[in-house]
Formats: sequence, C-alpha cells, structure tokens
Amino acid sequence: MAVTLKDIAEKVGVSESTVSRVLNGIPKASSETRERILKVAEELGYYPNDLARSLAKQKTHIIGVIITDISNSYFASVTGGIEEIASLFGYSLIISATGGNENEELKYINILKEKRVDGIIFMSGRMPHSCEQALLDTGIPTVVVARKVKSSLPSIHIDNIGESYKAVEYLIKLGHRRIAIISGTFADKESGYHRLLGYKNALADYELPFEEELIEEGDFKMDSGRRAMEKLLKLKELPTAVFAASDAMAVGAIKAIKKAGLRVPEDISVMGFDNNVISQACDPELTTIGQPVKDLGRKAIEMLYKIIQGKKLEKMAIYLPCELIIRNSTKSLI
Amino acid sequence: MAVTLKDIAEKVGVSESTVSRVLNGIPKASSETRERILKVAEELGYYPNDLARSLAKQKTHIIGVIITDISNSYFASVTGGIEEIASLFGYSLIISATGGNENEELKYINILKEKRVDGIIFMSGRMPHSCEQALLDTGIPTVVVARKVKSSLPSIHIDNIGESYKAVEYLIKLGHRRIAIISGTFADKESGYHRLLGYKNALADYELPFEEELIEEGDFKMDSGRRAMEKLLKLKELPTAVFAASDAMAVGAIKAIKKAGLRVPEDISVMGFDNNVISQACDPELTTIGQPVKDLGRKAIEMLYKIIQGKKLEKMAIYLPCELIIRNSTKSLI
DNA sequence: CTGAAAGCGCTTACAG
DNA sequence: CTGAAAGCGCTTACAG
Repeated sequence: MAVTLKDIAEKVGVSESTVSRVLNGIPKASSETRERILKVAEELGYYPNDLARSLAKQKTHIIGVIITDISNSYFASVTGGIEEIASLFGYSLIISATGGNENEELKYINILKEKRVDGIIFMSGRMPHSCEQALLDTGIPTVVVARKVKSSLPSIHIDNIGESYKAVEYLIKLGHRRIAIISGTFADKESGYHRLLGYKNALADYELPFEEELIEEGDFKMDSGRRAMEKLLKLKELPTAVFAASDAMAVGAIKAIKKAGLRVPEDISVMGFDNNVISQACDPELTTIGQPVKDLGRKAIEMLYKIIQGKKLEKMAIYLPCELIIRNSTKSLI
Repeated sequence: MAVTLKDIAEKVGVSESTVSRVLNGIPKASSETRERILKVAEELGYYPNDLARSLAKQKTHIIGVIITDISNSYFASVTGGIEEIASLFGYSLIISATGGNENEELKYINILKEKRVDGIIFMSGRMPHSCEQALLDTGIPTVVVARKVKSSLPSIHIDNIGESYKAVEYLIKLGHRRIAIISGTFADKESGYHRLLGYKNALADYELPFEEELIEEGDFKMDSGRRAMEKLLKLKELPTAVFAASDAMAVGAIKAIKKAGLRVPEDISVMGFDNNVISQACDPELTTIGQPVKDLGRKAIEMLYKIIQGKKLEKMAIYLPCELIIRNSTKSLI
C-alpha cells in the first residue's frame, strides 16, 4: 500500500536501481530522468522504508540506551544530553528502563542486539559481571556511563572520590571541624562508597579525626536523609556541618534540622551533591556539587560515535569535572 | 558474520522454512529435527534479525514517542508510564525530543514514518495544525497526550479547567476571599489559559469579584513565579492566598513571600499544581493538585495498543482525574 | 549514465 | 510435517 521504489520506477519507466540512486543523490550529472523521478516521487508521496534500507546497509542509525528509570531526574538529564547530540548525528534512540533489575538489563541487551542497533549506551545503578559480558558479546559499540568496568568497554564518569573530597574540603576551609556525612548505600560502589571515601580522605589530609558516629548510610532519597539526620541530632556533640551524598538527602536533612528547632546554616551547615532541581527549591538553597549530567550524556554519545566510525578513542575512561556551587546552606565559622 | 537461519538450515540439513517455523514454535508435533534445530541454534548462538522479521511481517514492535524535552520531569514521568506498559506489551520505544519546535516535530514524525513504527504517542507544549495533519497523514495509529485535537485523533487529558477550579474552590472553602493566580502562559491553551479559566469559574460560582490586579502571567518556571509574586506583593491590599498553575511557580512565589518578610501560610497561603518532586522539597511543603503523570502515560499506550489491535476505542478523549493533595502551604482562615 | 541481478535475513501461502 | 518459491523494500557491485 505504501509507495515503493518499484512504483516510481514503473511510472517513470526506469529501473529501481536508477530511482534508488537518484533519490540518494548518487549520480553526478543530472539527467532529465532525474527530474522526472524526483517529481513522480513527490507526486506519489514516496518516503523510504528505513527497515529495508537498514537491512540492506547493515546499519540502523539507532542507538540503544539502557537506563534504570526514565522518570529519575539524573537518568532523564543524561539521556537528554544523549538525545541532543544523537539527533545531530542523525541517530534515533531506543530507550529501555530496567528498574535496575539484572534480568531486565540482560533482556534489553538482547532486544537491542536483535534490533541491530548501531551502538549501546549503558547506565545502571550497578554493573553486574553478566551485563558487562553480555554487552561485550553483542559485538556492538558500547559506552558505559558512571560505572567502573573491568573489561575493555569504554566509559565515562565523574570522579566521585575527588568531588566528594572537594565538598568536604570546602566545609573544612569554612572552619568546620566536626563534619558528618550522610552517605549513599555503601553497596553502590561509585556514588555510595566512593563518596564516603572522599570524605575520609579529606578528613585525613586535614588531620581531622574520623569518627564512626558521624557516618550515616542513606539510599540517596529524601526520607533517608531525614532519618539519618534525626539520628545525628541525637549525638551528644552535634556536627557543625553535614555533607549529604545527594541533594535529596540534603533536603531531608534540612527538614529534620528545622523540625528540631535548629537553623540552616546558622546552627548546622548542609551540603548536597548533584545540583538537581530540588537544590534550588528548598530553603535555604543548597550549596552542592554540580554534576555535569547533560555533558555526561553528550560525551557518551560522542565517544560512541567515534567507535562506530571506526576511530580510536584516546581514552577508554573519561572523567568529567563537577562544579562546586555555593549557595545558602553553608556558613563560615571563621 | 552473524548467524542466520540459513546457517542453521545447512548444518541441520533442512530448509530455512522449517528452521523458521521451529524457532517460532509453529509446528505442533515435535519431530526429532525440532530438537536438532534448537540445539544447533543454541550452539551457533543464533538470535533473530528483527529488521528482517519486521520487514517481512510489516510490523516493528516499536512505538515512537515525541516529546518536548526528556529532562523535563513532566515528560519524563509520562514517558516512564508509557515505558512501563510498552515493555509488558513487548514494544520498544523510540523517543525523540523536539524542544517544542514545530519543524523538529514534523521532522520526527517523518522519521517515525520511515522507521515504520507501529504507533506514535505525541506530546508537546502545543498542537500545531501542521503536526496534527502530519500525524493523520502517516496512517499510523496515534495517541495525543494532553493536547486538544481538532481531528479524529484519540487523546488523553486532565481536565485543566475543572482541576484548577478544584484548587481555587479549596482555597475558598478555607475562607479565602482575595485569591491571586499566577497563571502559565496564556498562549498555552490547556495548561495556561484553561487553568486561568477554572480560577475565573470558581470565583464566579462563589460570587467573588474577579480583579485584574490579582492575575499574573508566568511561564510555569520558578523564576517567573518569583517575579509574579513580587508584583503581587506591591498591591495595596494583599491577597490572602495565591494559586500558582505549577509547583515550580508556587515555589518561586513562596521564596518571594519569605524574602518580603512574610510567612507561608500564616500570612499568605500558596497552592501549586503538578505534585512533582519539588513540591515536597520546599518549605513549607506544597498543597497542590496531583497530576496522574504515570497514568497518563500508561493509559496513552493502552489506548494505542487497542488501536493497533484493530479494536474500537470506547472514547476518543479520555480524562484522568487529579488529586487534591493537602500539605502545609495553605491555611484556613475560618 | 543505467539495468539486471544478487543480496540483506526473515515469513508465509502453496504444494506435496 | 516439510520444501521451494516468492515476497518484504531497499542497496550495490558488475556489466554495458
């Protein structure tokens, strides 16, 4: 029912090959038939069947993106960055959400394989060995976002240890000596454990004591920040500053502090991590570490594009810098 | 290089047809060859080429989703709902962001057409006639989200007039008589103009005077809410309550009020619309109208699925109810 | 510059 | 139950 090359060819009285070439702008000299073909194609309302073309050319111009959850602002923003550049390169995006479930991840890797996508960008809360192997086995160019890989897969990151160090260092330079941390799940190596590590490193470098009671584990979400802060508020000696490994937890912490009748930052300074939309919605607005979310996406697709083009990557792992964003939730003691 | 049906057929010594049937579970009686085929397919690491299959079967199991911006929480959430159900139905999603640009929208409609997607879900800030016509012309099953359509395209909505009415009515019942509105752009018929209309209707029904000076136009974003509120704060007689047509503007308004040295809700009540993540991050937490964002997505794909299945839709336009969510930014005067 | 032909990898009536 | 053949709609060497 849809118009095909054949229809055009018959109507014009040439071969399909010729029509194909003309429509793809292959022949140099523009013959008369050229005009006719273009005209008839227009009249008939022809548009190419990308499926057939993809099958013949062995490339789909589709990139598969695997994420945990589309409605999560982190993934949404990274994906936004991917989309922006992909569109420039003429790629469409198939986006699949796995809920962080390993079986779902494997399932989607398989679907992308069957759909013959030209490349894959993989993001997830974790990087199970099975997924890494499955990605490798596809033979499809792949870039991993924000997860350490053991194999030769290229990846893009932020330096969680260093950026967390930067945050804590900032608090120290403000004169804080008793700094608590509300960490993400330790099980999450990068965003959880590594940010805790940065905290430890900073304390060590500045010769501050490391105290167990100042460490709380959250799950990155607001409620866990609130609960963690409630515990910290029971300490005999309160911290003067709290570094939360996510903005959401920082906001939760602020709520708990206010509820206890204390003020931020007058009584306790609070610092976040992410710089997502809630960091400016809360009161006071959060001092935080700004993740280059869009850029993570942009760079990921750029790396992927290079691989697809058959070019060599200069670096197999790229680290993007974060930005220290100073707002009103932290105060100098000096 | 990839394994094909032919490779399996040769190795087993049967025809491609047979391999195809066995792999698709077509033949009833399970012959011995069946076992062999399955075994060889496994050994060779065969997986089907979905491109070839799609071309032959004339369906792709791909749904195209056109949105304004992936990183916008509204679109991200609706898309999350779509993804959830699409995945159950065995559909993959091609997601394209247009930035609300009409030419981009037309471009992506065309790409989806060429990619032979089985269905399209269209969301945007507006619904230009050209897009509606283009969607119609594709001949592909389509569902429109949150935009009124003039043609026969099926669509899904919330009742902006009614929900806005509900919000204002709540304030009135709290005893407020002087209620301001920070509206979205009037140019946006549904989320802008219609919410303003709901406000007017409520005032009229409760016989409250409609005063021009209590109306401010914003753009749904936080800053515009702040600026609008600053103007309202210059009024000789202040409103006792403000209804903002988005949570972001409501938060902006709260910031302006606090900055002016007044309190929310003690001096001025503030109400939002959306119930997105910032409504719980701000202080006080927002009373708001909760949009069923995930459900909008879920219902959209369900409608689409019915159309694809060739079933009749009972209704061409479905309206999903919102929920009045009472938190701490509004206070009773009674 | 253009056509005939093979190929991309599947599916599916139609015979047998 | 199974095979040969045509078809899905393109692309692309290879001749001419």
